[in-house]
Amino acid sequence: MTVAIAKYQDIADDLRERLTTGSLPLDQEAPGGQLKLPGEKELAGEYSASRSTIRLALQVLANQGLVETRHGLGTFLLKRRTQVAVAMDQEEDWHGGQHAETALYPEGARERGQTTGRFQAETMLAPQDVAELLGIAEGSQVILRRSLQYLDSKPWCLVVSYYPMDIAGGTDLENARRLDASSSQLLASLDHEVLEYTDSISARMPDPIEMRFFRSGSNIPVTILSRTAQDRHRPVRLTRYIFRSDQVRLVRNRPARRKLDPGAHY
Amino acid sequence: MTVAIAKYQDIADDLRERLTTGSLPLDQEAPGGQLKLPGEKELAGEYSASRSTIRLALQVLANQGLVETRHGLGTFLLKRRTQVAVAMDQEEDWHGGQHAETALYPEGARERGQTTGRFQAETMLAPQDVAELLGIAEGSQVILRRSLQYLDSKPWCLVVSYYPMDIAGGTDLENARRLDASSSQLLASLDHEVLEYTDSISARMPDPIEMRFFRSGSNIPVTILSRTAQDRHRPVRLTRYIFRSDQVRLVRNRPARRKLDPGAHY
DNA sequence: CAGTGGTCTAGACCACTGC
DNA sequence: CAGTGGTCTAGACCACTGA
Repeated sequence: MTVAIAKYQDIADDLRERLTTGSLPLDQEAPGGQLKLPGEKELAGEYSASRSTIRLALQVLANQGLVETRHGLGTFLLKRRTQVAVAMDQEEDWHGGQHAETALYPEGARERGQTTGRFQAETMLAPQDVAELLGIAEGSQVILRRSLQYLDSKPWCLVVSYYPMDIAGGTDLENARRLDASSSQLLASLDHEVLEYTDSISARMPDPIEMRFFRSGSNIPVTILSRTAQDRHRPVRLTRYIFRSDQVRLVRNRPARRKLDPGAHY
Repeated sequence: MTVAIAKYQDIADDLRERLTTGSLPLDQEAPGGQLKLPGEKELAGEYSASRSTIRLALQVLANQGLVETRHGLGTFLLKRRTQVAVAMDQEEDWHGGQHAETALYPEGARERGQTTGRFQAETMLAPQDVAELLGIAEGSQVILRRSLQYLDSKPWCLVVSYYPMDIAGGTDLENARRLDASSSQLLASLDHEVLEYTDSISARMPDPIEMRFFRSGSNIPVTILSRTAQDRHRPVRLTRYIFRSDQVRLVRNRPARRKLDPGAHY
């Protein structure tokens, strides 16, 4: 073992080494032939440590996304996931009328996209961040529409849209079912044609709802694309696309601004 | 206490409640008047639990970014940080010649930006993701330049640039010091004028180096903007901007693509 | 059912911090 | 130095899983 400070750290380092070099006896269990580590009791014996210490070591590896423990089954080596590229510049509504909720899918996957029937629509008071992006007062009423989107029957994206009440109140946007037209078409018919978008990208740890939807551990962040749509006067819609950070990267092209002038100051 | 399953969860819920409503006796200690929770021993008595159980509860709150424990001092309530907007569309080089490393700063803060003297330049073999974005073979030699950027003397951004060896080998890019000109100017002088960028945004948990630089806990992700610069033929540079996700959000504007045609299929 | 991880305890000692 | 959190132990019992 190495020169770290705490015993559980030493054990974690040793296990990581043995896992990545493959020199740890791993059982093949479970479907998908996932690799199972020795039990905690067994490791405790092997390292002359208490089970608590072993658990601390395994917790370190789990926080690094290297292993995963499942109650009643054991601890399993995780395989690296590869991220999928999602273009930020695709039109937010597509298949106008057929698929009417905003969506972002990886290239070539649009046709496989399956939005479940679970739509929600409710009225709420705008929290601080939503109010700021919509340019309204904190605590104003907004209509919230939520949809859970799956791709190949696996959780893909959580979409949450906010509309100022004075724009969306009394319209189809208040109903918890699919829209007949795209939301941008609907806004246009309300004399709020969308002319410009502002995108804001951030990331954070998932909340319990997101963890349940994505079936992800607490060690995987979510990436959030917040898209504010504006008509000629003001923001009319805020849509948040929430992805698993280990599954998605957001991509976009653009030309370089201009020929570089060696002496220029910007 | 509530209806959760585990005692430590109940305690965590209760503490969260009391912390957010302010009904927990908090000491004001430390500079900055940070609020200190009762000690673990004290909480153990109060909840009739062992200290281990209290520690589990506090771990839950720490993972949620609500509190922070400091060895030898105590557990402290964290105040919410607000994110700063960083425009994605600013030119990557600025103050041509004066500040020659690529940088992204929040609006109005460019002049406060202070890149420390710590530059690194080294040669390495391209890992899989870098090779892919640069369009070269995995394991090819690349030159890596790294800089640590501070804003108001606080850690702001880690910048890592990769150059294919056949382009940058033997040039100033190989030296671990500031460039005389901007890297894009230098590339242009090598007949690799940058004509287009591709941005790719992702997030993940920080590695130990990043945690140390940002002085962040293991519960705060990093947001990574990977920018590939291309000349007329091929990628010539990959720059990664690494930020604390709780400090930064990446922002950009764009016009809506076109007037919406109600019957259109895209 | 047997085997696994999840929770919990009581107590010990170490390492860090500020005075 | 006293007080705090950090590590570690030995053992107990619970809860989940698959056969």
